[in-house]
Amino acid sequence: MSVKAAQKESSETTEFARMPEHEAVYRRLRALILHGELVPGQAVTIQGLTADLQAGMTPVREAIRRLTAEGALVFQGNRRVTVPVLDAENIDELILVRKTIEAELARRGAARAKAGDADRLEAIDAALDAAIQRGDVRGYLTENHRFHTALYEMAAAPILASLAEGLWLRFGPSLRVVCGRVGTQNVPDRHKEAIAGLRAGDVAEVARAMEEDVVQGMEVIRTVLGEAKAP
Amino acid sequence: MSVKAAQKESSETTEFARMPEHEAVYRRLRALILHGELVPGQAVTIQGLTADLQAGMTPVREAIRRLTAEGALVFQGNRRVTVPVLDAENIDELILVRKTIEAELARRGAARAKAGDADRLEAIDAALDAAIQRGDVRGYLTENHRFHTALYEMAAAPILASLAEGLWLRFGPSLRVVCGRVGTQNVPDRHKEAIAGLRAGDVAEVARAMEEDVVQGMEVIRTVLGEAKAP
DNA sequence: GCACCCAGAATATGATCAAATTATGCGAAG
DNA sequence: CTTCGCATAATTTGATCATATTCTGGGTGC
Repeated sequence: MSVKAAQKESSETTEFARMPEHEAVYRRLRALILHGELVPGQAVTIQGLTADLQAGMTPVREAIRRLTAEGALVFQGNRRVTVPVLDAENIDELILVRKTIEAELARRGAARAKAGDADRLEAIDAALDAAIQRGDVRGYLTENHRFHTALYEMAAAPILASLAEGLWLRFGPSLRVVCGRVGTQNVPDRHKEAIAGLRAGDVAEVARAMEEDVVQGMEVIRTVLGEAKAP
Repeated sequence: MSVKAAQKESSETTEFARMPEHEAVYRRLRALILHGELVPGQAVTIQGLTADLQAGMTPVREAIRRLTAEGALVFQGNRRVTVPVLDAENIDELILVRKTIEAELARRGAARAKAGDADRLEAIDAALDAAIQRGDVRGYLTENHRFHTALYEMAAAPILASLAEGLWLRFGPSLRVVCGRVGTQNVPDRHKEAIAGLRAGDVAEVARAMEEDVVQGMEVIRTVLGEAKAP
């Protein structure tokens, strides 16, 4: 598919029109990582991406630099860049940080909630459940992320939200591996409780539910990855 | 070979020997921002940096991308990049996030403290006090940052520490402006209390002291910048 | 097993094109 | 006659690419 074709087909994704090449490459690569299209440990080469994404070398370089700065990719010392492989300590850290940040975002989001926000979250959650029933891993990851992102937007706290987004990038590839291994059925969430809390105007309940949601999800990652390494 | 060479070269200029150009440019630009050498709102041009830092265009470009990804610089919509200007909401967010993260790092750092760590912190704090007495703003900023960084290293939590470092970059320029306005005398800290808590093995006290330290410092920024805008 | 060499990939440069901001000049209104 | 507004030109800056250079890793011969 040519570049022009890609720009024309961008009716869905808003404002693909006049975006610098490096921005487009960044977003595409970011999406690949976030949705686990890249395997942890996989090498990310500049020339490989110029071929795969039909982009020039300079834009690809810049996209890689941005993503390494965000922790979505790691510099391997010797000019090599790879998708990060999480160890037990990394996961423990991620649990701690995500728990804190996500709870705070939930608190703010619930406090500032507008009419219709609960419905919007419920719609996303319904799509999520549908993906789970289908066993659609890709759909599960996408909708789950959309659910949390919707809460971030409600919180109207851009710095906090950007930190949370950055954390998603760090475990996105590993999450995909875990979901592929245990299936979508065995990853419970607390979204229903959060929505109920939101409707009841119970800010603390929303925060509690999202904190548990995060911890539970991350624990699954730790358990599965830990088991994979042991035997 | 790399280990010996690194040890040899790292006597003074911390491994400037075999570092990619873009890495060197990144660190220099990062230091400029962190120490407030750049004024909030100032435009950061790629060609201006190639001239100032005597570097090529590509390395400068990559350094700018990395720093924008970290929030140290901001995209101004039309392809312009500037040093961020903090508004009241940004500062409130930063207070909240820093308070949380810094407290957690202090807790971990205190829990894992080795013999000599307290002395090391005390030495940095002494240098900090000396800078305050001299009215040396640059020295104050450097030593204050070193104090916190030393605590981060003790915590042995790289992800958490990288988030904290990223936050420093966001308010570095504004902090410099504030210090230049109110002087170094009027920015109290809780370092002595943290050191005392560390010696006593009181983890909670260290966390409390650092949390107050952060909040107090950020409140000064908010107050001064708020006053500057009002009249 | 060790040293050397080569292929391939990353780094870095400068040129070229496009976009945006600033400077400029013309005309009309006061 | 001066001044303001607007359109256009000029300059500055960013984006991209093609290319030269340097470095890493692996294979080969001894």
